Amino acid sequence: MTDFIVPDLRITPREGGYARGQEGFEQILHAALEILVEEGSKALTLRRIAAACGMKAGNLAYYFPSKDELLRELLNAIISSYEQAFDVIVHDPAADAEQRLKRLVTLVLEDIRSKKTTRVFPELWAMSNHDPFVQERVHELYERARVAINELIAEINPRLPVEERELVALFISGSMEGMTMFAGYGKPFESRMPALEQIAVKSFIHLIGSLEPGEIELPRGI
Amino acid sequence: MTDFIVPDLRITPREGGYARGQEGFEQILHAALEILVEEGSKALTLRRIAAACGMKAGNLAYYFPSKDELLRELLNAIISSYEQAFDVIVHDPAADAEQRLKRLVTLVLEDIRSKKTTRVFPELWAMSNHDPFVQERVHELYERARVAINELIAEINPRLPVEERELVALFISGSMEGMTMFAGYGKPFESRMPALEQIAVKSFIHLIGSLEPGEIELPRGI
Amino acid sequence: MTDFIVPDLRITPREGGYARGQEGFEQILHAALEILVEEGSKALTLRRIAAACGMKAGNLAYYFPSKDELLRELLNAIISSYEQAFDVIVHDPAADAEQRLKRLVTLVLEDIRSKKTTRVFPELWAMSNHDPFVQERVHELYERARVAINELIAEINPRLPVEERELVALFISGSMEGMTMFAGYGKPFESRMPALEQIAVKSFIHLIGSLEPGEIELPRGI
Amino acid sequence: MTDFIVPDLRITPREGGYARGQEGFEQILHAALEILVEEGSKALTLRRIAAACGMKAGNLAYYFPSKDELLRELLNAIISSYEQAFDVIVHDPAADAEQRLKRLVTLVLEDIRSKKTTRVFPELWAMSNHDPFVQERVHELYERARVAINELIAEINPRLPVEERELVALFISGSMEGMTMFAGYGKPFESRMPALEQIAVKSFIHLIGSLEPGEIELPRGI
DNA sequence: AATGAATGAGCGTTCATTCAT
DNA sequence: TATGAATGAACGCTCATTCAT
Repeated sequence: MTDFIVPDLRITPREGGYARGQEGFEQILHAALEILVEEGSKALTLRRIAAACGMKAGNLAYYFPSKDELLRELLNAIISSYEQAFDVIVHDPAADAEQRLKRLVTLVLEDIRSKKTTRVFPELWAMSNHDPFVQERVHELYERARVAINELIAEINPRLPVEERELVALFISGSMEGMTMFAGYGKPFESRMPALEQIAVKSFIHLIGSLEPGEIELPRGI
Repeated sequence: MTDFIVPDLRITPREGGYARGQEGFEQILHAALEILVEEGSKALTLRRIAAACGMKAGNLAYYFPSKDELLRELLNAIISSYEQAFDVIVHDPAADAEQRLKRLVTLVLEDIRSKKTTRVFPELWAMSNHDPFVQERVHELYERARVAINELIAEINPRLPVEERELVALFISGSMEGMTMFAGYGKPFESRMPALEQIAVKSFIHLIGSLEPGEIELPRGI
Repeated sequence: MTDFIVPDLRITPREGGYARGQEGFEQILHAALEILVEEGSKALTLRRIAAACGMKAGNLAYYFPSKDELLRELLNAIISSYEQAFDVIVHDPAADAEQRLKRLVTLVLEDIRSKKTTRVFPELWAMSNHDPFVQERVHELYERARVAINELIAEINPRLPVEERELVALFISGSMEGMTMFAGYGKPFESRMPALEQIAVKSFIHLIGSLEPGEIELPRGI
Repeated sequence: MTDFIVPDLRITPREGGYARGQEGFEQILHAALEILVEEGSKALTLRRIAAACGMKAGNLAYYFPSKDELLRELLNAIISSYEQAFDVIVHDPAADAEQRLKRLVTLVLEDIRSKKTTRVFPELWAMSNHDPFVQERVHELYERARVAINELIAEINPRLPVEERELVALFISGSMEGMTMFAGYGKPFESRMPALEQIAVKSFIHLIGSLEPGEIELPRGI
């Protein structure tokens, strides 16, 4: 169960440069993540990041041409870390599809309890409302999550047409994300997450299994 | 169906409404909300708010002792507007409990499609991670929502113990909120919200009806 | 002779505001001019200007939306001051045209000896090479100067066609400006300016009087 | 006529040409000149110069101990290039003195139309107002020019005392320089330069020939 | 009620420079 | 020779805030 650990950041190594440079690069992104998690996006200033690295602000410009670029790299590294974790689950040669779904739900909800996830995702959601880059990148992440869920649904209830499967996957993914604000790290129902996991698993599995093809009225057009 | 309109803001008249004009007070909060919705929290500066009111920044000090206070009043008015709306639903003298639940789910999910809700709630969630005042106020809002759901669950499945009812209400509430990032205003699946509503209703109703008392393992402690 | 004084700056009063505001506005422009004259354009930073006014840099933003705007206002006020001075000369009801030309040359060359003119104009010329706004504004100033010279030429040698008059006016104006770097304030031949004035007057007057219509080959086209 | 080409830069080989490659040294100065000409002194930063050479800024320190030193070398090389060109003219074994003067005026004014001269000299004039080194070096350059003109004047009008000759040479040199801002590269009257050349030649030759010794009142003292 | 004018702190960024590699 | 990495200072600018008018 504890083998599902989303790494803090997944940083693509820079080409060239000394070892010290790669260190500094990663140090900056880790510091930025820490500040984002601990103090929120408003506190995410270059001076603060630099201070957290024991650097001067000017030196950040050496690693990142602009704050915007730093942020992009940070968000990318954050999101990549989740994508990487998802890939691990998907290729998990576990028992049957239902077991794998149970496992996926458990793992996602457990991850939501981590401080990083609880703190970072609401920031991403808020940013994505006004920043197309974030929107796009977040969208990609969830798309990958839905693909995984989708495959499990197809195994559990093969009669379900693809369109309905996708909707159910969307509903399941969203349902889980929605727990963040209530049972995430430091939230009032943090300790209730295990119970919520049981409810979620039971609910999702029944939903998948009970849906008849065509049962959901799909609005045509747009 | 369209009678469920969350008012933009619910502004409680200033206690001891002396001096400070109620009019300017409300104008400022509405301008602030609009900026928050349209441009995000980063753009929510006093200068911008003042400009949107046709005022100069200095004059805001007449109405609010500080930006922080203005923000508190704004968030409070936003959250109050939702609370007010919830009260309306709860006292809806509709048919049976299941019908009322269906209606509640529909109304909540429809509201999530509104630009205001899609834009404001992620901001609230992000802020609540670092601002105890926001956290507390958001918690209150959702508590009220869960109470309403809880009552409906009790009617539908009276055998369910209160603790399990509360968990289910929490799950349902969180599930719905989780749709915001996917099928909210301007989101990729905005147009799929009606289908999601069907899935949600079906899923929630089955969940409520099918749960056996004691089926959920409740961790003792905390 | 000393009645030809180019005012330091010609500042168009701002509309509205307190008296203190107009003061600050003018103070800033005067301080900026002084720095430009005494230390050159490289030293013309907002912090320095503010310091010279006893202000903090942030307050400059209250008067000018950007440094660029401040510079535009400064250059405009500088150039306007010369235009104003020129208008005075032109409408001078002095003796005959030749006398008026002598007087104009004397006055221009005397002005060139002033510290302000010696220091500011090379900056303007340099800036105008890369800043279209400065180029345009400087062009306007000299155009006005040439118009004045042109009128005098027309009186002295009425047979000269307009095109040739304009070229001679251009040559005379340029000749005078060219003294700046050699006999301007603090330059090696500053003390020789009176002698240069005599040479210039003699040379210009003969040139004007001796030119035959058509003597200058005018390249057709462009 | 076109044999009068001012070389871009005249770079004296490094004394004790050890170590520091002459090649990189020249490359840097050429890049700096290009930036000065194309973008102006404000854009003349070490980073930009280095980038134009395909180097990193740090490497410039290998060739020049400081930016100031680089600038000195640059300006020196620029000015030297003009001095070299002047020497060529002076030793031109052309016909009589008047012809040589005509040729000199033509060549100088043609050179003024070049982009390099039009762009660089106003920068030099502006810098010389605040930088004694530049002032001194520019002074030297023009002194050499005046010497050449002076010799021609002495040939054309041998009766003229040396002091008056020098003043006339100064006037002629300054007159020509003054065309830069009006008929230089990209200036409004660029295409009128040939006509200005005719005017200048006619005017200068008459001035030289017509002056009587003692006609100019020379102020005694400094 | 509201503006005008000012402040002090901080923002992201650029600069010349240094020095180990 | 040249880059990588870092610094310290300054840049133009924006911010919330204050207070006299």
